[in-house]
Amino acid sequence: MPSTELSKDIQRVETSSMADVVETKLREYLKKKALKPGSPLPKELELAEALGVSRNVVREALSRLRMLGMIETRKKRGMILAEPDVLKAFERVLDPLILDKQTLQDLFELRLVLEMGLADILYRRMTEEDLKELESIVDKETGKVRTPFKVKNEIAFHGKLYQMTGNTTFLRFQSMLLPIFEYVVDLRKKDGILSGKVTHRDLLEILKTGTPEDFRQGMKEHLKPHFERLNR
Amino acid sequence: MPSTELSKDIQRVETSSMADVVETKLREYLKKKALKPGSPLPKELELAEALGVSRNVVREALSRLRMLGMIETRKKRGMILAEPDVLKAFERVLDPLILDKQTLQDLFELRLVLEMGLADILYRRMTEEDLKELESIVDKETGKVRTPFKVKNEIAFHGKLYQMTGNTTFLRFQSMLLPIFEYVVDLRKKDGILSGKVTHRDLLEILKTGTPEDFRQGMKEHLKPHFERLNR
DNA sequence: ATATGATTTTTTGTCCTACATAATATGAGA
DNA sequence: TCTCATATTATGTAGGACAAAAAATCATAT
Repeated sequence: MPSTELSKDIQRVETSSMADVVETKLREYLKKKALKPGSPLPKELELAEALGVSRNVVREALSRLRMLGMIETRKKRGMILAEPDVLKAFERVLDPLILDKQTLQDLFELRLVLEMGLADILYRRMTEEDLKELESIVDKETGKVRTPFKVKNEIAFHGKLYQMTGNTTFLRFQSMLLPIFEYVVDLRKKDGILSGKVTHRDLLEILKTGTPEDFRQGMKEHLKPHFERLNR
Repeated sequence: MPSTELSKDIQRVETSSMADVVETKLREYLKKKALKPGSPLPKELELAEALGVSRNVVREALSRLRMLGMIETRKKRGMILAEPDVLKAFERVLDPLILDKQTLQDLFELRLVLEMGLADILYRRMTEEDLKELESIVDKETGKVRTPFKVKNEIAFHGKLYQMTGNTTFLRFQSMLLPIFEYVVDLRKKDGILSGKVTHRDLLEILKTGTPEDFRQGMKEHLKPHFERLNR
């Protein structure tokens, strides 16, 4: 049996480092203690002593948690539990240049799915002001030549939709996906595949007078070129 | 003005540590070099020297990237660029006990939106086998008493739907959201708010003979109790 | 000569010590 | 009691040391 096959059959011995172990232990500790944001944490030396490892290892683990926004440190005051932030970690990895093609495609599809699913929450939460703002966005883009396609308009319009859901996690998530959106759309620009027959203005009209059902249909038509590009 | 208000108005001076700086520099380095997964990275000492910091700092930064799955290290062979993984970082933060209520609610809504948006991709990609499997899942749950509500069935059914999209990022993302789903659903169990008039079997029937539009309607009805609980 | 085993080299993992720095606590003086 | 100076304390950074593991090299035996 060639070694390449062997390496698939036999799992590599998982030798997690002390930092890995300490990281999970710290996470468990935070969970178990059920500390509130702002609560002080034991100092590095105490942790190191309690865990039986060097301060170095503790610091590596803490550094990770700090990156995830789980803890904050102030000199002297020691560390405190921070307001958790789900998306902070996401930010660091979401880079079109780093991700492989398949993942990019997956995320693009994720976005399509989100747009298709927005309708109900949108109708439930949108306000008059929202519609006015959306109108001004649409106004800005009309009159302009359709080619070259203005990515900015797309971002403004669709971004506003997310904002109208009143779901901030949502909005941030979407804005983080933007580079990917731009990336994929940019690739398709050459093919002239951009936007379906239903325009932003049409969608706005639907929001004003139509139903969630209408909106979904409209959005599907709007995104049609993208859907048609999906494989299988 | 009380100090609590002041601290909101005046931004804290951002004093990023060396580890922070090195982390971003390393990330930039990886991007600029456009290395392929498996490519070897410079050794720690070289990096430290090149960056003009101690090996300690470099290690803290590397530890972060390792946690995100961006790099792997083998003893002696040095470090190599790993296959990127968008969701690895997410896993670490997604814990109902750590997240605040609003974020939990936001994520729950995210899931509702996803389910509503699944239809088109689902119809495009589902196979005969998928439907059979879905059928067996539905078979298992019928005949059982509806209360106590079986969360397992929910997970099996909806999880299968995600899997049927053929989008692995999707599937993983959903399975990571599960604890949150369970958490929120568990909270609602007491109120008897669980599932609408459209059952899993109904949804399966729609998948077999209906249109994406039908499926969306059905799913909306199925999720109706949850939608009704949304505020505003 | 090839295969096996021993030795060396190299790089990461871990520990330790030391000191700078900043924020707080303490104390002195008016 | 208030203000200023000083001491204390915890984190941030540096640098040295060594263990361990993996690879490379060399030595030996059949």
